[in-house]
Amino acid sequence: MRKGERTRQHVIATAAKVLNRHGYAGSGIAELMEATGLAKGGIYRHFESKEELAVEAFRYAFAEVLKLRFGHLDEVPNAADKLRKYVEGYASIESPIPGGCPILNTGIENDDGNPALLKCAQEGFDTVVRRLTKIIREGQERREIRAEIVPGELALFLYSSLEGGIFATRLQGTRQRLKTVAKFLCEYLEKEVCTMN
Amino acid sequence: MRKGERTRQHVIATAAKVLNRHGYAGSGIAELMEATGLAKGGIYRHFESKEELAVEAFRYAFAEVLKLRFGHLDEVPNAADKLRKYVEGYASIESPIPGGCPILNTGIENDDGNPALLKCAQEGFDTVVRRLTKIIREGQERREIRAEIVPGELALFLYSSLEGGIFATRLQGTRQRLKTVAKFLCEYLEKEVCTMN
DNA sequence: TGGAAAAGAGACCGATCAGTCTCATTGGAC
DNA sequence: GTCCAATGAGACTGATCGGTCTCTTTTCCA
Repeated sequence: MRKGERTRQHVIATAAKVLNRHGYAGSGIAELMEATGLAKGGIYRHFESKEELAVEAFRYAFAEVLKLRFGHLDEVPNAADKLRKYVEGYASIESPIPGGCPILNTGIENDDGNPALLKCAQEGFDTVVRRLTKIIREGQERREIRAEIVPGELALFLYSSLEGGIFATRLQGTRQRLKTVAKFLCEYLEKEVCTMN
Repeated sequence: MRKGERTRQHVIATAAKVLNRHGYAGSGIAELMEATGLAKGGIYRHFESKEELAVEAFRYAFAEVLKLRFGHLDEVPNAADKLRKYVEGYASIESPIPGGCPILNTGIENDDGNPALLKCAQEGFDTVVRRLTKIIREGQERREIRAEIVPGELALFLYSSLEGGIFATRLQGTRQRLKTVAKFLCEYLEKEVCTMN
């Protein structure tokens, strides 16, 4: 790999952390320079603009989070267990990108602002919901999840609630609130979703 | 009321709308000048800094939201109905402050930034949870809500999920997602929370 | 190892940032 | 209506913003 490409990846990974904590408007190029150890020219050689860098950084952060939250689910055979494990993952496994969920952060900051970043957040949200929807639908086909449930709706409910829990827990500073939300969701899944009772 | 005080209130109310849509870092003094129709000197006569104005604007927005979300619940006698009505309010009644929930917006933007605004968001969140907790506890005392429920936990779950729903619906641009989340929460309340079945 | 291409440093740019200060206008009690 | 305090307009400040450009240093293939 060329040196330039290595640098580019380094900048993206570093910027992802900075931007996820301080936001797009809240992070200046100066801060990115210090975090990456590069001078201005070193950064702008690889990116046309701050916006382009932010988009790349979001994509990186999103891919990391997706890997973390869905990567370990393939080995779980039962769909209801998959959902439970997914939910519990939020309560027990910390994200490698500090500062809360990149989708939430980017979406909130840009829902009336930068269209490119808003689109990133929208697509990220939809991707997560779509993945969960697929798990639920497949679970219904295998009779592991109740037939009367609308997959897309349950997926939306679970993910929205988790995002809210992430926010609540970030405001508090401990992970307790997210654990509580996850507990409620897991109980809900057991009682109302899976067919095992 | 003195003219100055009238102007001050006008600036606060206007800034609340601007700041809730574009954020603290994203809103410049110039934008606040245009929105209020005042020049720089006219604004800074009434506020020491942008931060002080932002704090006042948040307090105003928070009070408005609190009035909207809790104001109509006093007349509802049953606690479970109160909760249901509270949840349904999010799905059906639009906030007078556009741009999503001020607590969510302010909390997300400042959870690694401005401490004064972070504190505002934290206190706002806690206030809402406390109000819901009180409703639930009183409901338990009147045997309207199941005894095994921990009031503070259910309150946190409901409010977190609604915040997540607000976010989801803002990303989409329609209110559909928030309605779906509210539907799930109402069904949950009926099946698992109230004692009427 | 020579040399061209790639990479990066940092001075520099105009625009915009939050905030200050002076001075003209307005409000409102008498 | 007078007069002074309250109010607000807007020029001005230094700092910082995102972004450009030039020139030096480094990389890496032949």
